Amino acid sequence: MSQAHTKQTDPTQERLLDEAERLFANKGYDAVSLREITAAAGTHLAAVNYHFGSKENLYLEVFRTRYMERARKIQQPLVELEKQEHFTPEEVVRTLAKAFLSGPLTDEERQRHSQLVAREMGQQSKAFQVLSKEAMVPFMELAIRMWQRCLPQEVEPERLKLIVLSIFSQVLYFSFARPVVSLATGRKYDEEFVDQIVEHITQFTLCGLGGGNGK
Amino acid sequence: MSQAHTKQTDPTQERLLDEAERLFANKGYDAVSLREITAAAGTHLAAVNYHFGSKENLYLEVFRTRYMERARKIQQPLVELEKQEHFTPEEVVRTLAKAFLSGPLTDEERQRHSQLVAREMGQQSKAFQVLSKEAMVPFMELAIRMWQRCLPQEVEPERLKLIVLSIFSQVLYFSFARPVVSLATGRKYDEEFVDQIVEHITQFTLCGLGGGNGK
DNA sequence: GTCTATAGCAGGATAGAC
DNA sequence: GTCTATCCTGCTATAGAC
Repeated sequence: MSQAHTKQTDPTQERLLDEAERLFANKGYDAVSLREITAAAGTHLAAVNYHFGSKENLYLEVFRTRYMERARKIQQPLVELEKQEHFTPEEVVRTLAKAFLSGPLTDEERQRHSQLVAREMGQQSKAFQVLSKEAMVPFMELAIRMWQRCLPQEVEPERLKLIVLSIFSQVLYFSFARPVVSLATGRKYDEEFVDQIVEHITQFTLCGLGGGNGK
Repeated sequence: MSQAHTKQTDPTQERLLDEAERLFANKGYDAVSLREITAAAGTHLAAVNYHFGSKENLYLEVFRTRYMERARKIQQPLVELEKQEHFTPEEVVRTLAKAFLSGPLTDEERQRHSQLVAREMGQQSKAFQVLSKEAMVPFMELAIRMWQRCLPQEVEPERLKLIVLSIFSQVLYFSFARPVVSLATGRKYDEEFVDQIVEHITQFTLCGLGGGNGK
């Protein structure tokens, strides 16, 4: 209206980011047109270039704001756990798996998140720089730090890194490749199944952690 | 429609499939233009529509021929192992991991393969139908069959399916997300590192198989 | 400041020359 | 049968009306 110049909270900008993220996640960058995004956001084509400068910049802004915001939410349960004086390896794994698969996000948010990351994971794009350096690597370091604190015996960092990557691969896969998982198991992604998956990943990983001993 | 499913021996058709696969794998379907493909294949724009009818059909043909051919090569070591009278769970896992990560394919073929599958994994496209029904599901069933034959105690199929999916998630991730893995570990994908990854996945999985017993 | 209108170009597909 | 030239649609980005 007359006066609402709160710097980062322009409602058009917000709607654009929301719809852009939804469409980019569902279809991929190249398959989505600015016309589609602006129509969904109830605004006009020029608004994108006015607010973000270009399509590519809008895409990056999705990662810098929406994506990172959710990444922080996902990390939160683990950050909280780290503040405790004592915790077990099992708690670390389950908290991590749960945070990704049934955690603080809504189901739709989780799907968007995994679709976006899966799309960028294979290439060395600018968006990849953002998500890997700002989200994945710090999260990995957090998990490794926590295990080093609570594991009974010393485990070399090399091996811990591979273990964390194996966990990431699983949570990502079970989030992202739902069609394959459903086809293979005949299960829908209801609450019960997701809980089973979290439990599966937890057990699977714990054995991997405790087992393969002196190399 | 003149030479639909007769013979694949036309050299232009072959070059088109090769270049199409390479570019689709590297950039994704929407980011690649027919002009780019035909230029790389040393032919003209109309050749695609002449030989394959449309861009989408060319893409599907990449999966039906090139992709499936490699999928069979990957399965081969496991098929061979199944013919043996005796084999251990460890052999099954290592053979499977090795087939994907250091197996019969060249390094470039492996990258193409994982990029193509990773791109289709999240959506319910026609290409997904091909790769899941013709490649992934039979491969999963093979692995499960083999474990049921060689595991010391009975394991319910439900759990075996989740375990196979966990293995798939890892081999796919370590193939596809090389940038992340390299960034996280500081390692290049040389032969030594790939062998370590295969060993890691093998040990990780074996413990998961033997461990989390009576739920 | 907002949005319409359009520039300028690249895309897939095709008609028709050879 | 092969390939050139062209069609038409849809894209991003922008200029300029209000």
